[in-house]
Amino acid sequence: MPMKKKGPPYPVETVGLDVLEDTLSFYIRSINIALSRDLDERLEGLDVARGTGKITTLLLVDSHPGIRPSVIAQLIMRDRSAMGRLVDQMIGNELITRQAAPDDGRAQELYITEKGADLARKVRKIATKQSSDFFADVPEKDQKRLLEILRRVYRRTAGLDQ
Amino acid sequence: MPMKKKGPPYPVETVGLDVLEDTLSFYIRSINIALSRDLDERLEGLDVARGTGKITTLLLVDSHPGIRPSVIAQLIMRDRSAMGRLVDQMIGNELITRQAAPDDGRAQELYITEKGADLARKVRKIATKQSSDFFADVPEKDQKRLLEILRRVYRRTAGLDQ
DNA sequence: GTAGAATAGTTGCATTTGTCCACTAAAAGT
DNA sequence: ACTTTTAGTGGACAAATGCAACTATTCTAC
Repeated sequence: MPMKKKGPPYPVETVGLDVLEDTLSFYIRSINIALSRDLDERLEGLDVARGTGKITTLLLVDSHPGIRPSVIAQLIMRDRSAMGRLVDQMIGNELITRQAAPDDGRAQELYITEKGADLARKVRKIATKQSSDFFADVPEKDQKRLLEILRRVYRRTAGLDQ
Repeated sequence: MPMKKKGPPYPVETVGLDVLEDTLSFYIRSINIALSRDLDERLEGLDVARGTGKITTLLLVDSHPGIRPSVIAQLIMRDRSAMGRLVDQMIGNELITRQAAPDDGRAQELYITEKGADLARKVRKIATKQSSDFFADVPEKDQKRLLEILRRVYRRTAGLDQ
């Protein structure tokens, strides 16, 4: 009579995820974790590590000179206070600068520095590469589809449409 | 001569996302934020608030009596120390219990409590509803497709396949 | 033109959250 | 037996996040 194998009663590969199995949100949340870790590794040492916020801010300021913090805040779905700290930090790193908006005493305008522009160039490469690496084994066609769908969801969620 | 409109130099709706526009990872990360907030609202007061971890753990323990912490840890992509704290917390809330595994002195087995099982029932409803609500305006067919693709990516990332 | 509401940004506070690392105990491999 | 791997614990630490209160400015309405 064969020995009963040891090991956990429910080996990982066979565990069902209950209702989460059919839940988009579960996968999005999980993939997000993996994605963030992967990205952080690739950004090692680039003083833009940790998170969507910094990268998006850097690229937006680079491609939209004079853009306002509150606009970026909405795009990255953070509140103004979090955004303010992000800006402080990036100014501390000499990636961007801040000016008062000439036509609105409440607002600010953000500008890229040389150092920031250099970094932006690097980050563009890294960000696109990581995304395509990560989803490399998803067929081209599916990737396109995925992109379209997610973009739509994002724009609606961020309040960009309608 | 018409007044020049005030307002930000780059209104939110018109800002391009630079290379992130075509990057799956950006959308996943952003949607994840929105998704988490939405879910947290719906879980208000249910001592399972905040995060993927607790919900998944609760449902897994409920549907796999005796499952081990380390198995769950891998599924939710957390390290063992984070998992341990999660378990402590949930035991504190009397949602689950912990026993030594009879056949492996290192391991533990987790079991649901009555209170936990009640909560699991509620959470199942909430989780499925929130996912379908959130993606309500994505056509049925796209949702299916999205689910398949993301599931595959998840399983590969969590090391469940191959 | 003035009062009240809305907007941009700052600051303090509390809370969560995860990460890194070292450590123990037990099991598996050789 | 000796070594390596695995399961779980505990501490310390860094950081991000969100909330709420507050100032200053601009906009709306009357």
